[in-house]
Amino acid sequence: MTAQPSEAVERIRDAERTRADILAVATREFADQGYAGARINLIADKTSTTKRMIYYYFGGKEQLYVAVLEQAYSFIRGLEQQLDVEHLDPVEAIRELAALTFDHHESHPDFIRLVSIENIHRAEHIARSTILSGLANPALDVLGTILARGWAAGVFREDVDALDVHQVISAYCVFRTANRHTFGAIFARDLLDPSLREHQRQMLGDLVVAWLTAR
Amino acid sequence: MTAQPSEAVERIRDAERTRADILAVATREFADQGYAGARINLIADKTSTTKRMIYYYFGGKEQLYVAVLEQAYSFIRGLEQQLDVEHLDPVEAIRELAALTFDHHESHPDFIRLVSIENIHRAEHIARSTILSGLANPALDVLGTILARGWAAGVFREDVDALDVHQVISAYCVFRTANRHTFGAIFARDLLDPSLREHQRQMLGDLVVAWLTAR
DNA sequence: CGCGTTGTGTACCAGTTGGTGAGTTAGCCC
DNA sequence: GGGCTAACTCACCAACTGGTACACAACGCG
Repeated sequence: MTAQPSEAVERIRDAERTRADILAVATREFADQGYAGARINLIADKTSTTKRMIYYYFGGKEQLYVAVLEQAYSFIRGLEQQLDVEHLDPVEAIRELAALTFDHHESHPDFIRLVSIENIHRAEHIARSTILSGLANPALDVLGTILARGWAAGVFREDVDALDVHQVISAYCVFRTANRHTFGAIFARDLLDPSLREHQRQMLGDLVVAWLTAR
Repeated sequence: MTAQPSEAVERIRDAERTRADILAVATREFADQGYAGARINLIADKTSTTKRMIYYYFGGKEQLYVAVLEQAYSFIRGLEQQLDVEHLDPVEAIRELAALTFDHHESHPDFIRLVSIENIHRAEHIARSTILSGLANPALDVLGTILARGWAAGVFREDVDALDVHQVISAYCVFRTANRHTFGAIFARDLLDPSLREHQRQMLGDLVVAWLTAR
């Protein structure tokens, strides 16, 4: 509909697009079926190109999977860099950080699934990826700063470090998504039910703040 | 060496043992490789019997996997029924319950892995199993009793229910095991490192007690 | 316009996968 | 000791799996 020179059968010879297309489809399939469960043939079929191109661009199933992980992690890290809670007082900042983490996990279930899958494989692909291994989390720096301010003000307990706090917040947020199905099947409560959302969000804030400010 | 009638080549014609053998090997393999990643041929090889017997006793890969899940869940539930913390005052009882859950999860990593795997498959096998779906957790009853006593004594917050508390404790305990590998790869801290164990155990108790008794 | 490079499609393959047909033996019952 | 059935063995397979050989077309460049 635009005045572009090509329009109808233009989807030829676009390496960038082909690669991105494969990666998008592969992300969905790996997140859906797991590494072993995902099928190269099926990924190719859902693509607008062919299986040959997967091998041309990525080399093999495992390398494709690693590329998926790398893209997913870098996307998430990009989001985390937008955190801005440093103008708040420590207690409010922690509550806000927890809430942001909460929202964030809820918005990216595919990422959580990929992380679960990667844990089943004992993180062997992440360990082998030069991009991913040892790359720290921007959220952790923010957390460190908030804690330091809280300690200085004497409002936070001092027997935990930033990573401990991150662990608690992550555990809560990851669990809701990652274990949603077995939890739902056994206890008949859908942890992602929208009507429970506010309660769940509030609960995480209460939990972390009560813990850090106790005594 | 005993006076038993058979001794050397006695391992023939024992349906019970064959079934149990298959189930034990299958549990290890499914927990290790996931559902799609596990291979019937390999399970058979690691067994003292043949692949044909797997189909004879279980019918197929999926039914074998469901049998594995059912056995694992019923074993875990058996453990939970031994909980006895009702003689303690509410705060101490909660701390003890959290500690028991902590120990419990740490001792059964294969179970946690099976649960993670089942979540990847959206709990479709549990939902289909008549034994597993909707079967509640003994730990939850104990928790309900403790909370009720705490509310009566006016020491616990009243804006949460037993399932909320169970969720928080489970999230913490499951995360340590289920996400051990990606967490370790990214933050260089092994959540199951024995030297961190006491700190981690204490932290869970502090977290839950501080939260429930806040205000 | 010729030509090497890059991107793409077709056809194909060897190994593996979950699954089975059909026969065989051990052990119990009468 | 004859017969019946549960437990077991062995050989086999169709479908699928990840992966590849190869021809060729589009593009950039001089």
